[in-house]
Amino acid sequence: MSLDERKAQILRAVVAEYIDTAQPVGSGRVASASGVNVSSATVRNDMATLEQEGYLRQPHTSAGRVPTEKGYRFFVDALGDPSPLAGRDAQQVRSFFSKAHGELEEMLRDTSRLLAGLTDYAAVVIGPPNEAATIRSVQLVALAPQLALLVLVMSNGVVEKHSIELADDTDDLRIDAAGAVLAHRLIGETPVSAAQITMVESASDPIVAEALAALRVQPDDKDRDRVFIGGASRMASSFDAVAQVSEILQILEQQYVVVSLVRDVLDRGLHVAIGTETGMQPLADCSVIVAPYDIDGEAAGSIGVLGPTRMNYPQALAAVAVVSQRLGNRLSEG
Amino acid sequence: MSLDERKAQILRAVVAEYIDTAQPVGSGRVASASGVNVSSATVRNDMATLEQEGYLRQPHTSAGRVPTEKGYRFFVDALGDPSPLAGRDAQQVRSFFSKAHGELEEMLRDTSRLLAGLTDYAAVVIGPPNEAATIRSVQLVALAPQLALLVLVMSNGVVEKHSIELADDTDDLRIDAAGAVLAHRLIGETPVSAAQITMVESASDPIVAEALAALRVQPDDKDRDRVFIGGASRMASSFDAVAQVSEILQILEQQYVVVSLVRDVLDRGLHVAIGTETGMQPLADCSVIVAPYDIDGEAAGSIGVLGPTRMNYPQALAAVAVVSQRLGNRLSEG
DNA sequence: GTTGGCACTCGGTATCATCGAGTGCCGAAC
DNA sequence: GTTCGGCACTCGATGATACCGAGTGCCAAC
Repeated sequence: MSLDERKAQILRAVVAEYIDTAQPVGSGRVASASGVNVSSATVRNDMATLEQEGYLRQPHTSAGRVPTEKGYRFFVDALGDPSPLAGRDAQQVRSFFSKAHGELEEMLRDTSRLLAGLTDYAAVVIGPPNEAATIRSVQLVALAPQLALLVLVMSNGVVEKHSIELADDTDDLRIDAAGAVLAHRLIGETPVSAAQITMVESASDPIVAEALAALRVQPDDKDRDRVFIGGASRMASSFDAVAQVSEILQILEQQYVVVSLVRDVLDRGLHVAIGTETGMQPLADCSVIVAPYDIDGEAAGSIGVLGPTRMNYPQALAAVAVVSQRLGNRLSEG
Repeated sequence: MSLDERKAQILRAVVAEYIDTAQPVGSGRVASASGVNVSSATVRNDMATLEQEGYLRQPHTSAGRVPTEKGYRFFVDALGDPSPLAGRDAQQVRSFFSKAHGELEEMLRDTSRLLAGLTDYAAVVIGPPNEAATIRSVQLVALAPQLALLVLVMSNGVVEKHSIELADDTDDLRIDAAGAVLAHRLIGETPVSAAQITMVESASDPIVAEALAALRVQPDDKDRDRVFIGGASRMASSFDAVAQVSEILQILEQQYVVVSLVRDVLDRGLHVAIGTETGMQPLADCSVIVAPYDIDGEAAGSIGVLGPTRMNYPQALAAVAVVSQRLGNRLSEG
């Protein structure tokens, strides 16, 4: 059952007010808010209905109302297209992307800071997966008598490193030879196909064998390197229980949790996950806004923010939208 | 003026008790604590003296005493050599370093997690500086029509990346040629000396020129890549004001602050900085324990923990000591 | 359907008394 | 002169009580 227009308006007003003040909002406030031109008694009646239908909740009798998840959901769904960012913020985004330069990782890290600064919530930026990229360069570098480093440069600019342990008596020539073999066979492959390659040389050359083994590490471990979290401190101020802050920080620290969270949210076609919609108990009072970004027309990675359920959705949605779009553009240029 | 033995014992007891309970400790508690065999009245007299001399403080009349910074300082100085870790923790460290493998960055990151897990405070691990290392490998990889990546592998295992923008019409041969020139001139240099190199080729080859320019970025920026912070969430639970937690997190996020903090502390020959000794106002209620670690006998980097002033110093000191030593060993092996 | 009016609820705040851990100090004992 | 028991005192914490007021639900009137 959908809400009649006035009820919808009242609901929106309650959510907006609560987001602003973090205080339960009563019928009086709503009545005096612009847009609703009915008496507080009427508002009360409608609010009672809205509560029965699960959009609002009373912390206790004779207090104002607070939105439920369903209430936030309605509010968010009714927002429509994100409005443009405030002038100052838009300016900040522009100047960031015009100045942005340098290397991929650095850029993603800075982007997470930008987004955190714009929204005042924690921001997550997930880099492009390596799966689609191809290997552009393979280098085997001797570091110490028993240690070499396998350095792969991917076409998307990601550099992958793997330590290779050597037998005691390995000389540089053998290392160079192994490097050449690896380069010859790996360049142009994707990480996935590379992981499946077997080489006849493996049997005779332990260096090659170990290098190939290193390429078969679980992709989970790789995900960690692609996650950049910024502004975790900012969302601390949105909560009042230290224990809760600690729990949320823990989730952010376990980056793979964040990665799977973001993936889940996108899989379900969601851009906003509210409270328990995130699927994580400690995030019951949090919301997540996610957007993918495209590089050269292909979905590449995603960015998102994590804030309290009573986050400023319009502003945060706008910020995520514009940053994801700009980031994609910036990375597409080449 | 130094303290007579009994006063010292009482002071130690107060600090230990306060660290344990986070509650002001009264004369009764101290008197009944093992080690001090005098009545509470005597303890009271001594505590009054200790307060006059600045080791203790009363939150308010008729409450127990709380250590001042000077009190903590005495406690820490009196600790002497760190006692060995508890069995379980020692076991954890051993198994970590026996399993530890893989690539430098990953290892440092994991070490910061280990240390955070051992102490339940935030842990910082700072990687070896590049200054001392020499360049082992130079690779220029074309990524896109107008973009190449300069990849340097340092002798300490660090991989440095710099984006290089290319003119529109650059073909692969010219990139390879520039790469060869760079490799020839840079391999064996330190980053410092490399930054000073000028080449005659720069005039004729814009690629070489830009690559050299990229090597001259401020070292501050490089520091960021070498800092690994683990367990920031853990120290949240040591405080009760969300605002304070937020401030401390902010400091941790600004990694360069942490780097300079650690450097300062080490410069002053300190291993423990208590409260305002850290030199940072928001850390007035925090203490920092730092230790350097050596690779092949040379001071390489440092590790540390950041916790509340009433942190468990004996345990944290022990953890920092053993981890720094083990980490150095592990990285020395080659 | 909307509105003003009204009795009611109940969390928040202030006031006040009580409690008790802890103090400082004094005078006696060793 | 150092230690210790005793004692009056302080003051935060705790709990009871009252009060206020924002907010509610309901009803009768428009």
